[in-house]
Amino acid sequence: MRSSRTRFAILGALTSRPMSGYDLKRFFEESVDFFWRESYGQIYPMLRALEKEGLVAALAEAESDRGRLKHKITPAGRAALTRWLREPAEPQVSRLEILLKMLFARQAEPGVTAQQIDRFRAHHAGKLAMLESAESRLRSELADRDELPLWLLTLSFGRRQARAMLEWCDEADALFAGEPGGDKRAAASRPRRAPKPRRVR
Amino acid sequence: MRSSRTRFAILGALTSRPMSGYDLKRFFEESVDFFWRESYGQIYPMLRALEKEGLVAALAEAESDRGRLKHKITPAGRAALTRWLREPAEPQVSRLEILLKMLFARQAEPGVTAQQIDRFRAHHAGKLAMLESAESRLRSELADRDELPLWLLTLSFGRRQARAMLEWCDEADALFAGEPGGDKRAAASRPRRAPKPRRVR
DNA sequence: TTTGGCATGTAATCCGTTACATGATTAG
DNA sequence: CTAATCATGTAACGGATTACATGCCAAA
Repeated sequence: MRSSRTRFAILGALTSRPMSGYDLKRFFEESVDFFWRESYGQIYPMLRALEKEGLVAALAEAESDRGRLKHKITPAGRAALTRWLREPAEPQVSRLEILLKMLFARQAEPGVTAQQIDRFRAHHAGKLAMLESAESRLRSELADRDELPLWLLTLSFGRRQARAMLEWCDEADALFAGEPGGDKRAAASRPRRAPKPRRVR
Repeated sequence: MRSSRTRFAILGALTSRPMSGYDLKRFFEESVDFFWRESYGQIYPMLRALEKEGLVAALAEAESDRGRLKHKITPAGRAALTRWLREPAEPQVSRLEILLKMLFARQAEPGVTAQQIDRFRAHHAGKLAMLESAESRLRSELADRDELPLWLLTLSFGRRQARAMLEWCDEADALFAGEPGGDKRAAASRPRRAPKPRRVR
């Protein structure tokens, strides 16, 4: 538990402002959802643990409105975060289900692989649109803040990734174009899923 | 457990040839390591479960050499795999530690974020090189097999992703170039980690 | 003969999500 | 008043990795 990344995600989030567990959940959902998620099951117990270790501290009730129990990061917490930032971020292999399905496509019924690609494309097109709208929102909301470039950098990461995926989709399409039910014309008439709106910031 | 992706990864792998648990581990390591990994702790119990469900069957001892207990996929297993291939691959958000470290970079000591980028670049450069050598190996080894295009498609995915990441690194570098210890000249003399060789296929 | 790779497995643990329980507060 | 949503939490589960235990066989 000492090395859990959730703890540092929380510490990092708290550097921007004191937050309750509920606030933290929303922070993750609304600002880094496309590359980081945390559930209540992680947040609340971790907040407790961090408090016991003295890395965060509860604000006095007067400072917290209503039922909210806001926590702020302590100097010890900042030090711990700084130490973590120094450590190499070891790259984890994310399991890409879509690639397994491509690899085993010969066992699939005709057309279904083309459909998988379609869905994959729709997802990344939606993500791209979301990231682009997030960018303009951020540019105005954080116009003068010096953390703006950092936020933009993460968005750019997502955009580059999404664009690469869309290009791959075109390549993949070409491979399955010959299949019955999977040819270009059918693909064109097949309904594309609407880009699901996911707010960032 | 019914929906575990490990079960379908195994079923899919067994469509190419009968394999033991050990064989499966090597199959994953040597051919899809860059986007899918399985550990013994997953493979052996799952093989048992699949056998009990009749989706795989142990080969007669005569057919298995030495201590190896090879398993083959059954018709029921193929049917289950085909069913799975039809199901939408829901995209999971992979947690990108590197982006958290970018976002919280203001809490980092000067230079350390540039180092993180360096490591990230080295990793993806290595990955790219590995994928490119894997491609030429595959082209000769599977020259006439009709699954060659499928393998190439997965490699292409990885290559596009890696290239996108390398381009992002350049963008990120620009942002941290001003920092003491993080400027271009220091970055140029800082040792780049050698691309770690990871074989594919 | 001893070392190293082949081979099968299990136990412990971690990390994380889901689903639920509970209650306070606020808007219509 | 009542529905929604704000807010804090926990229990159960699931999926996956790590580390270890065990033993066989082949080559040096």
